Amino acid sequence: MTDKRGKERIIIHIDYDCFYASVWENLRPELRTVPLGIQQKSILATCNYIARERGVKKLQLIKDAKAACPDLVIVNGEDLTPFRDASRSIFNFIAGTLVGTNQMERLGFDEIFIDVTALVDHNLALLLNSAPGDTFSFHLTLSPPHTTFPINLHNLPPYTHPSDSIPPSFSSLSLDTSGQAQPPETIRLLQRLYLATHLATHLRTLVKSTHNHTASAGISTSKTLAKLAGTINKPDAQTVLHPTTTQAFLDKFEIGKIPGIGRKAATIIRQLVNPLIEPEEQLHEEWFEDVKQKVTVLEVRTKLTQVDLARSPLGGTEAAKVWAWIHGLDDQGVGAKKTVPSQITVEDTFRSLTRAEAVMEVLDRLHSKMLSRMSSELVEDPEAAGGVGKKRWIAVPKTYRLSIRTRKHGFGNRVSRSMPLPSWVLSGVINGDNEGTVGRLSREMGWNLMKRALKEEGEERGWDLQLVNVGVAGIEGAEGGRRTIGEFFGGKGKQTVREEVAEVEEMDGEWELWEEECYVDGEEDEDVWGVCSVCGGRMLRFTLEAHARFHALEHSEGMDMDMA
DNA sequence: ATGGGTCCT
DNA sequence: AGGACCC
Repeated sequence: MTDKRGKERIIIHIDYDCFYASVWENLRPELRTVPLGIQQKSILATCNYIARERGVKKLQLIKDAKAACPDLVIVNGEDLTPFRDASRSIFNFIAGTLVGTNQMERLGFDEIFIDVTALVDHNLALLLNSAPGDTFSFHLTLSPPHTTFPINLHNLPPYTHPSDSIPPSFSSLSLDTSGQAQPPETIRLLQRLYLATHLATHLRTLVKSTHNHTASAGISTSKTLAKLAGTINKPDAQTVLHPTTTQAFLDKFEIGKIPGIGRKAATIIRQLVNPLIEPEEQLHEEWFEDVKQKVTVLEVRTKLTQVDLARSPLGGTEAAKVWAWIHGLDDQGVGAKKTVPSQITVEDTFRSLTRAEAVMEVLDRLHSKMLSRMSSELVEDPEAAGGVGKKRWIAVPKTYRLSIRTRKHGFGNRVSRSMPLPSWVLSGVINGDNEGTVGRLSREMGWNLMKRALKEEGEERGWDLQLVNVGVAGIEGAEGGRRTIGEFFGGKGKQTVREEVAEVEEMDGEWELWEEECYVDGEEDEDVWGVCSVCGGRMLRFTLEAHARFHALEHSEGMDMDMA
């Protein structure tokens, strides 16, 4: 690949320190000074740093953690609501701070990637065009109203990797640490990283002051490098990678630590590098054990060829990606800001679940949570926000899915079945009829899909569930926030009014067919009723299309700028 | 292990 | 529908 140093992206990766523990410490400040662990079933999902100093580890069994630290304070973290809320709040805050920066992607609840290339380039132009000085007002926004923060041009926030490889003074970036002049592309890249480093510090400071969470950050030229850089100094610290020493940095990592190279791929690669490793030894490694035969990126690079990787069970496509990543080449873009999830799932695990009655209770509980989350995450309620107007869908899921794991079927293996999401679920959410909808979901959807899955897996008799997961998926559109009515109907490349309505009917048609085969209890005939996918209104089906036109018009009056 | 998520095949 | 990956 050609040298394109002048065009490198600048990526910041932010990772909140022991996030679940930190959320609980904010909820209960008295927990801040004690060793704290967050329990999910029989394990500690995470723990605070006080607990870590006392020998408690992440993902440790509860009994082992208690043995290591008898006065460990344990709170239950099985309900993720507070973590999800805090995560979203911080993400939205950062998004609101960096107006105009749209490549901002969450990973899990506690990590964010931000592509700050445009923002940094904008600021570098401002800086280079301004009179030399000791400080510079960094512009956080790319469009008005502008907010800024001051940076000290003689001070670079810690840390750099390698240590002190980047001079603290902006004006000294043209020389390396031994006084050697740098190529212009390198100088410019260092200047951009310099600004991004100040920005990362500012963002971490803001997150601390507004949300009281400390965070670690990495600053580099790709997602992989930024994320790995952030692991060097933790907690409450950050690291910028010197751009010409990234290969040496990567070379020291164990191959399985590279993001994107998981357990399976790492096992394959380790065996290619060291065929003496007994396959059994690795396949039998437990989740809590460290890798026994560590293989570094350097070894993979120097002992194997890309062809070796491609001929392995990894396959050519994966091999090419891995080969690029370990050579510091990572094209993975930072995804566009997403404020609406693409799926909502709820699950619970069990030692043993065999009775139909117990299963129905579980389904009811899971469905109830599912509907609450659909309501809070997919429905906009102007009245709840202190305004006026009807509730409307921000984005609508297309499918319902049930996923289970049985004792017989074993460990990682989930089995799932799905079907189109019936419109009565949507109307139930809009109308706030959670009780009725929950019961119907469990009886008509969950239970039937579960029977189907068990039957098809040959477990009709004597089944024993270890996990039940339900959810809605196929939630499309709505990137970057509100989905307008114009996009719902007849938007660019989207569906027309007619097609959207037709889809609702076809969906119901499929459901009715399915119902005839599988449905057991009697229930009222519903097919003359339909639900508007915009406002959730329930109405006679033949009026739906006219009603949809009403929404389209309603929209064009208010938003005619967009409608052309 | 847990209770979530993502995207690709 | 499953599988790989991420936290």
